[in-house]
Amino acid sequence: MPPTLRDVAAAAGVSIRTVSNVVNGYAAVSDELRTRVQTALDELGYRPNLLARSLKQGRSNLIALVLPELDNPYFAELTRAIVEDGTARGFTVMIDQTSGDPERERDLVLRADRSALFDGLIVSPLGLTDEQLREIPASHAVVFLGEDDHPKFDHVRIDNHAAAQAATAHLIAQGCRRICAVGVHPSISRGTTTTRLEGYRAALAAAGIPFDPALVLPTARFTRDEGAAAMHAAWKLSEPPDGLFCFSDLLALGALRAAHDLGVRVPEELAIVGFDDIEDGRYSMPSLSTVSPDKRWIAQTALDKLTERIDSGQTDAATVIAPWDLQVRESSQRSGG
Amino acid sequence: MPPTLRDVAAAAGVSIRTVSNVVNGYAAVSDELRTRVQTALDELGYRPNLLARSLKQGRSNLIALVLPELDNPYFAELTRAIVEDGTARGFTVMIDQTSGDPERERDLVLRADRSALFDGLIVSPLGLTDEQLREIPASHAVVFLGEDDHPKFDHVRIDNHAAAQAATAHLIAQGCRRICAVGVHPSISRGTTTTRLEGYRAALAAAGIPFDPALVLPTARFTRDEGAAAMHAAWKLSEPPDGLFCFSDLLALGALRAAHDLGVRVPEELAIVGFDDIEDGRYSMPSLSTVSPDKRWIAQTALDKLTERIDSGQTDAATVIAPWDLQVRESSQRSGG
DNA sequence: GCCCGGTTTTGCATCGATGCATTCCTCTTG
DNA sequence: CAAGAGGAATGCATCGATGCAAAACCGGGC
Repeated sequence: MPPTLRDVAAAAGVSIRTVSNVVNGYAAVSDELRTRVQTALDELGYRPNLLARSLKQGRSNLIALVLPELDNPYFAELTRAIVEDGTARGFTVMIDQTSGDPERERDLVLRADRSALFDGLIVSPLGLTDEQLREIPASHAVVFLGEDDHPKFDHVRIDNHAAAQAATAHLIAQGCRRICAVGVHPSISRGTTTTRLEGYRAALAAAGIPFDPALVLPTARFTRDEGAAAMHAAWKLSEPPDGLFCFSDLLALGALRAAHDLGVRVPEELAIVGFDDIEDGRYSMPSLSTVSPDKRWIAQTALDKLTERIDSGQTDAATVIAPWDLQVRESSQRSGG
Repeated sequence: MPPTLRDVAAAAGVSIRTVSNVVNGYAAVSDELRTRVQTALDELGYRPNLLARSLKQGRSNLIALVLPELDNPYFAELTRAIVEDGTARGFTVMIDQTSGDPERERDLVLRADRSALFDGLIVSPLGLTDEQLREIPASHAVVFLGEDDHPKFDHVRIDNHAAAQAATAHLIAQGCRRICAVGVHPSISRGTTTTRLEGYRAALAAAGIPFDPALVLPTARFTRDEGAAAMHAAWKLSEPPDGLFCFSDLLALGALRAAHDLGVRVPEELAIVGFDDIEDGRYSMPSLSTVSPDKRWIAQTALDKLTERIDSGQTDAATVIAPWDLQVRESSQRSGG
C-alpha cells in the first residue's frame, strides 16, 4: 500500500490539510512545519494519487491519441511529435490503436470522450460516419486529424487536393504520361483518398491527359505488401504505366521493391512518388520522392486547438490547413537533375 | 457536465445505489426498475466516471508501456502486439516515450509506478542503474523487456548472446572473415549491446578468427543515419570488412543504403545481417537477413507475468527467455542459394 | 393475525485529495 | 491592556462510484 496524505500527516504530527499545502506549495506554511512535513514526505516516499487528485479537480491532464495503427511510420512519427509537445505542456499522452477497425474507433472515441479520464482527444479517423460524429457532444474537447470534416469540431489537415495535384504534376513534368494512382480505398467514397484522387485527376486534366480508370489501383490498406501487389497488377496491364503516384510512402516502398523484382528500372522506366515523407523513404534505393506534411506543425497546432477547448470549455470549430511540400528525390528524378 | 449516477437516479426516481447495481449487473433488481433505470441511463447518455470507479476499486485496468522510442519500427511492432493483447485482456495500454533520455525514463517509471493511475508497467529500459531500480518497491507490478536483469523483477527477453553468435556464425559460414560489429553503445558497459558483442566474439573464437577491436563500430543510437555513418567509417578502414553484423535492422538498413552509395555490392562484396526483423527489412533491396525475436510471444508473456503480479500481489521474480530465429534473406546469402 | 425467510432497495462510509471557511495564534497598535 | 489584523493550521464537505449491512417489502405457513 503506498502512503497517503493521511500517513504522512500522522508521521509528521500535523493535519492532512497541511501536508497537502506543503505538497502543492499552497498558502503559508511555517518553515518549521514545512521541513518537518518534507522530511516525512521523503521518508515515506509519498506520491500523490493521481486518480484522487483528478477526481477532485475535474481534470486529469491526460489526453488520448486515437490512431488506426502505429506500425505505419507516418503515425509513429506523428505520435512522437504529439507526445513530445504534449509532455512539454504538462499533458500525459496516451495512445490508443484502433487497428483499422471502425467499430473500435467509434467505441474508443465515444467511450474515452466521456469517461472523465481524459481531458481531451486527438483523433486520426479512419472513417466515422456523420451519424457517429453526431453522437459526440459538441462540448467535448476533440480535435480531428485528416479529412472527414465535420462542422462541430476542430480539424487539422493538409490540403490533400493540392498536394496530390502537385505530386502528379511533378510526374507529368518528368515526362510521365501513363500515371497510376495507387491507394484508393475501395469501399469508402469520401475522405482522404478520394480527395487525393481528385487532385490527381485535376493534374491530368490540367496537362490535357485523359483520365483512364484502369490506372486507378485500389488497395485495402496502406501497407508495403499492398503496394507490391499493386505494382505487380500495374505491370500486367496491357499498356503498363510510366509513373506511379502512391497515396502513402509504405505503398510506394512496396511498389519499389516489386519493381526491382520485376526488373523495372526506377526512375528510368517508372517514376514513383509517395505520400507522408517517412524516414524510410530517405534511405530506400532509390530514395523516395514524396509529399511531406509538416508533422511538427500538425502536432503543435492540434495541441493548441485542444488546449484552447479544454481551457475555455467552448470554442468555435475551425479547420486549420497545415503546410506541406514536395520532396523530390531519386525515385522520380529522370534526366540527370 | 456529463451525467453522474446521481443524475440518473433522480431521473429514474430510484436510489443511486440501484442505478449502480443496474450498471454493473449486480445483485437482484426487479425487471420493472431495471428497465426504468436503463431508460434513464440511455436517455442521459450515462458513462461511468472511470476516475471515481478506479479510485474506489483500487484498480484502474490501465497499464503503461514505457519505451525509448516509437519511430523505431521494432518498438512500434512490439507495441502493437502488446496493445492488442492487452486490450483483449481488458486493459487499456498507455504508451510513454522516454525519447532516449534515461533521466526521463527513471522519472516515468518511478512516478507512474506509484501514481495509482496504473495497475502495472511494462518497461523497455535504456539503462536504469541498479540504484534506480532499487528505488522501485518490489511489491509493484513491473515487467522489464530486454537485458539489464535485476533479481527483484520479472524480465522477458531473448538470449542475446546466442542470437548474436548465430548471426555472426552465419556470416562466417557465408565466407566472411572480417566482420564488423555495428551498434555497441559507446558509454554503457552493460546491457543488450554488450551481450551481443560477446556473442559476436564467441562466434569468432569458435571459428578461430582473431578479434580485431578496429572492427567494432560504436553508434550513439539505433538509427538509419548512424548505420550509414558506420558503413562509411567501415569503408575507410585500411582493410575493409566483408561482413556487417548490425545490432538493429535500422542500423543495417542505413548501412545498406550507404553501401549502395559507395558502390559496394551486397551481399557479394559485403554481407549484412541485422537484428529485430522489422517489416522494412523484408522489402529492402536486397532484403535483409536478421535475427527475428518472436514479438507476439514476448507481448503475451510480458502480459501474463504482469497480470500475475497484479492479481496475486506478489510473485517470485523470474526471467523468461523468448524464442527467436535467424531469418536468412538476400543481404547475406552469397553463393546462389 | 403474526412471524419468518428471502428478495429488493436503500443509506452510510469510504477511496485520496482539495476548496472553502473557520479556528487559532501571534504580533501590532491605539 | 484590549481590540484588531493578518498569518498559520485545521475541519468539514465534496468529487463519483462501490462495499457492506441494514431496512423495507413480499408472500407463505402455522
